[in-house]
Amino acid sequence: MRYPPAHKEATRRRILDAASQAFREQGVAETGVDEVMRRAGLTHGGFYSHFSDKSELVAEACASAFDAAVSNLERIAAAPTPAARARLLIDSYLGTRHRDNRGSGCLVVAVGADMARLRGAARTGYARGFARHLTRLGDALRLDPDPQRNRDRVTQLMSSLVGALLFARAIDDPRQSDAMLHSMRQHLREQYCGRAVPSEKSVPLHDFMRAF
Amino acid sequence: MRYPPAHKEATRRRILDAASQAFREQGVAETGVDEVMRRAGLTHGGFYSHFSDKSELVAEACASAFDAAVSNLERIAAAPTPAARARLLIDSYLGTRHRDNRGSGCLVVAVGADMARLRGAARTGYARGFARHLTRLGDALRLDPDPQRNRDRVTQLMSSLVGALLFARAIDDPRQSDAMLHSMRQHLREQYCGRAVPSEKSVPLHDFMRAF
DNA sequence: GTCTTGGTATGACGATCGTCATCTAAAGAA
DNA sequence: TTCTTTAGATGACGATCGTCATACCAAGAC
Repeated sequence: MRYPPAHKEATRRRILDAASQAFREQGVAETGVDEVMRRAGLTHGGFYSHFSDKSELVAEACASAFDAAVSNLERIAAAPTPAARARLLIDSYLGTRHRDNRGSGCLVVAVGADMARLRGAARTGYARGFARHLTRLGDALRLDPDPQRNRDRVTQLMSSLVGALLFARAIDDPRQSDAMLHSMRQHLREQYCGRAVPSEKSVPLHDFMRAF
Repeated sequence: MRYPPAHKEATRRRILDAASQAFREQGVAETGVDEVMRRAGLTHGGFYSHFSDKSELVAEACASAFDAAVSNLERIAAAPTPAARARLLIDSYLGTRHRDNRGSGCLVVAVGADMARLRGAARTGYARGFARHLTRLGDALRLDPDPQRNRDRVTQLMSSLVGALLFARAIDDPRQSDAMLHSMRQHLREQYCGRAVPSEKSVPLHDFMRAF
């Protein structure tokens, strides 16, 4: 059946979105092609008219997930001061909602270790997407006027955020995990938002969970 | 053939060591039971006389990997000052050797995301091992006399270390990855070892890579 | 020397994986 | 209307997975 010209592209996007979500929820190796297609409302046979390979799907799904986070970066970039921008990122990234929603959350935490194990085009694609996103994040946060210092500070902040989220997801007991997130938010606010930090509740939570 | 009484226990340990290394190198889902047994010098059939299940192997291999890191903690604990202990940890954890040897490196970075996805006994076992190891790490580092503050500071430091190592492994280009590790080492030394930090080369590298 | 025992090897099972050849069916061109 | 085209469905393939029943075989008990 000949569909409207944009139909195939839209279906391809549905497959990519389903894949990037499934990969983050269940892992790359744990997610079969047939489940990705089922999530996209299709059957597994049609997959190979969109992608030549599962590894091609992995590579493109990662790029797609990084791109999907750009809209959140723009909301962060809109804040007036470096402290405010850092705070928006910290509070949303280390929120319980981000911790509990792996499927729509940070790609690096969810599949970073899987990606580092890959070789070939998929590995290169992920590395490139990662580096590019770090640059975009630096442009959004603007923590330091000097470009190199800005990139270093963003790398430092993101390292803490990524590690802390990995920890929070490792801890079984929800109360302990909450307490850990709270403590890390406070510590990073002191480091990146200056000394005079208003109380936690005064900041509204936005959907910045996919900021990275 | 009736073996000496300790034989089965020794074989079981060989299997666990092979598994914890293979899991970190290739991922949990990517590693089959037969490959674990092959690494241990056995064939796959005998596996089920040692473990009832693959998930049991996963749980015990994680506990085993955490325990194997304790000897490194003792070497860190032997350093005289909090600054020296933190420095030993930072320099070894963020060294290129740790980055390039996933199989004998940090469990949290290698399979943390996989573990967070598990349910049941394996998940609980990992969470317990993780929490216990954080405590042991705090006892070894002794960054602050106050127990709660000490634990917070150790959590903060480890978050940065884990995130940075994940980043370093994500970056494809070795030179960029090296530069990132160098920058992160310097930053964390400033934060946890006081201002007067001697030059990088003066510190001998030890095998603390499995410190976590 | 024979018997018993238990750790390991052999080989096979059903399920699921990635992949692909083939068919179906409907939208657009004639 | 009829023909052409092509996104997607169907079903099957070999490989690999976790699992298990069974066979083997030498060290210790007698």
